[in-house]
Amino acid sequence: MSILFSRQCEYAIQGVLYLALKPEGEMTSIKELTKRLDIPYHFLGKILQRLAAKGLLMSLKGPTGGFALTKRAKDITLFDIVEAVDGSAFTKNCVLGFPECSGKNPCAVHNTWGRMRDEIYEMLVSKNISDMAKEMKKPEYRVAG
Amino acid sequence: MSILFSRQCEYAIQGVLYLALKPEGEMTSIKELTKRLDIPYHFLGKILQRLAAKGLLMSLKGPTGGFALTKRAKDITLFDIVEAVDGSAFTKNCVLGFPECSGKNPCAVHNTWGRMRDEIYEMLVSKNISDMAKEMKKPEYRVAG
DNA sequence: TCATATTCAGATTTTTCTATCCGAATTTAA
DNA sequence: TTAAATTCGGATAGAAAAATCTGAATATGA
Ligand code: SF4
Ligand code: SF4
Repeated sequence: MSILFSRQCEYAIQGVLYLALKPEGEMTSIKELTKRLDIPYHFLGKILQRLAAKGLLMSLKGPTGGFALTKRAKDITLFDIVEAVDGSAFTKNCVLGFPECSGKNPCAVHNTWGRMRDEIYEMLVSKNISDMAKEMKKPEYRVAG
Repeated sequence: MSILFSRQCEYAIQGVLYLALKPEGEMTSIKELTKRLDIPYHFLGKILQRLAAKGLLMSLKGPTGGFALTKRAKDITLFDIVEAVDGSAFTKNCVLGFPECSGKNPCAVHNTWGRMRDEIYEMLVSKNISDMAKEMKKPEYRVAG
């Protein structure tokens, strides 16, 4: 069970973080990404294609081709990625899964969870990819070297 | 996409909350539960059976049979249910899905998420089923009357 | 005793998510 | 011009989760 984000979304985050380490404009191939991050090749391909279709990434075919960010890493937040892949339903849905509860007469977890959800959202929009990526240069993140 | 808890776990919570409204020792059938809560009949059956096997519920066959809590609602926390159904992996796994990160050199979200995860855990163990169930008597929770 | 209402156990189906496969289109560089 | 390396698009396969089906076991009460 993956928490908070789908597997696909986790891969997307990991991939974009890796791209953010590259000099602006440089293309990175799926091959390189999957080798470094230990993500299934074709699956990551699909994921990045979708991110490209949504405008978050650009892509180029052919040798020397690959993917790159369309904006500066400073201007991309975690939330941008999460929203593009998993959507933002978590900001609205009841955490207990009740389908028709408005929260007008809030139950015992409503406000508590509401605060946490806001904090999570705040975390996602306040963390930019550039800052996070810098932390990733450490060797322990290089899974499967 | 359900947040935090699997669908099955959400159903379990909803079911147990409903049981907590009943007088101690009274049996409630799957039929009644699913009618009130709008949960698939056979699916909830399976879920409650598993909770019974784990000792959280007791069950009785035959007419007048059904399910009931084994402990007083005051003594059951949300975490008891969540752990029985989804496990407690969320207290340990990396929120970004990195498989081999120890957090020795924490990335930008590690500590922030760590705090939130602790808060979530704290919420789950501090909320008892009795208190929560009282809130559920309100009509808006009665989905599909 | 017998019809009925329930849980129980296991198999099966359906749906959703994850992952793979294949061939076409594009780009590069020799 | 041609071979090679890549992304692209769509189909497909596999795995996991959600939901259903079936028949057996058990308990109730008439
Ligand atoms: S009040 Fe409780 S049940 Fe209703 S939406 Fe909020 S958390 Fe969910
Ligand atoms: S430091 Fe970052 S990548 Fe590592 S476990 Fe913590 S949140 Fe995950």
